[in-house]
Amino acid sequence: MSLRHALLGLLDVAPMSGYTLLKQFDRSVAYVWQAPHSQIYPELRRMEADGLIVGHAEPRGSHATRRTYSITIAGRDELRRWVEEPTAAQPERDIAHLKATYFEFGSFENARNQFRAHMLSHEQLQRKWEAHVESLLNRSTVLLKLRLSTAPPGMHEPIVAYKVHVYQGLVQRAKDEVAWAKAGLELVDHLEATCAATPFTAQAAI
Amino acid sequence: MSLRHALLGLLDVAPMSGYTLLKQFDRSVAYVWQAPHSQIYPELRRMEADGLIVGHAEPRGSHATRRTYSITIAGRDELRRWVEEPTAAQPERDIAHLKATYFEFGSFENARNQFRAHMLSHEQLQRKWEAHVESLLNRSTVLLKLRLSTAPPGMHEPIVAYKVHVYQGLVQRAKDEVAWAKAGLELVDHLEATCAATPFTAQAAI
DNA sequence: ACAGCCATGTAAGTCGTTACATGATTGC
DNA sequence: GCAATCATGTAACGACTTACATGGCTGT
Repeated sequence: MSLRHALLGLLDVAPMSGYTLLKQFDRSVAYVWQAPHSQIYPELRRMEADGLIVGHAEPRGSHATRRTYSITIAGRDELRRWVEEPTAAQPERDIAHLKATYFEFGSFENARNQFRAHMLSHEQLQRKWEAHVESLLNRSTVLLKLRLSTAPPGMHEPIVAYKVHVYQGLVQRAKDEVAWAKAGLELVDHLEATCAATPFTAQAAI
Repeated sequence: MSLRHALLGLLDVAPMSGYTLLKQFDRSVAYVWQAPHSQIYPELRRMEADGLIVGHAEPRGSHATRRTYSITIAGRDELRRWVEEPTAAQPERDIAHLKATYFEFGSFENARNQFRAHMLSHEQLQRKWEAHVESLLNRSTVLLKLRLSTAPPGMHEPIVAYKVHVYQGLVQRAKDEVAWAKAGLELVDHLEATCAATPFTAQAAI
């Protein structure tokens, strides 16, 4: 249940409405844990039911309401408990690598397209994460400013440093993926040059 | 629906019973796409219903049966279609990095433990993947031998090379994770040395 | 008036996890 | 006889995706 803790982390910075939370989420934690609004709104309701947050509704227009949530003591305890809990290893589940395992079923051109797309999307991720590292180092994001404004000065360095470390790690990871895809492109060139270019069509099937 | 295609890839090598499939799965594709038997058995039934594989039941003992599945032409077509289909980017969802983002909520000792555990588990993954690269290069796995024995010789190099490339990529990734965790440990040492060691306890909560 | 963003939800369906359940065969 | 491994499932629940649905506010 990581979405819950991602949200608790945000609400620990400041009380927020669902929508504001959503927007802040998209420009921070979503970089490591994505979730659509259709998952977030119901989760907030469940968290309120579990006493981790409290929401109070203000009228918005004639029919609609806006709910603003604040974290509770129980919520802070839960966040802390989760941070201190041992983290289970994530099950490996990687479509790009799975598919690459089976590239012999497609053409060389397909393998090239797949590697190229992989390269492009990870170059984009790299840029996004690099920009985030920058804004963390500048302490220029809304959320970080708010967080630092209420945290004891002695905690400022850790608060920033852990996040920077995370996003630098992701930048490195993206670079690797780009390098992997590039090496893949070279591999395809090599294979195409050395192999009889007959596409793989298999034997007897029912 | 990647599980389906992972299974099709195995059944393309040779017809197999559910259990054999399970075992071969665990020592090959599961390295990039994990799934428990409780997911695999029903999926095989669905694939049969969709005409991608055919199963025939043989009696086993007095009550039980063993079902052996073979891939169909439609199954091969579907596998090929999937390989040639553009691959959507995976949503980012990484508990270890999410949690590290919030390490300021725990103690320095906790951060150290988390980084250490991360390091150990990725060192293990690295060794597992390195061993797999070795056995692919030696062409010594059961599945690969079978595959090569029925594939045209001109395809042998691509079949092996794509898989080797995938697992080498994963080895590199694991090395990065280890390096990230090590840098994390150094960061914690640095933070502990430079910061007043007051654990972060936050302000007003309801 | 219309576009664009603010704002909050529901519903159906798929995918994945964890636990439960059962029986067969092989070798010691 | 017992343990290990072979072998195949079901059930309940939780997480996630995709699509549908509705209405408010602000500026042009």
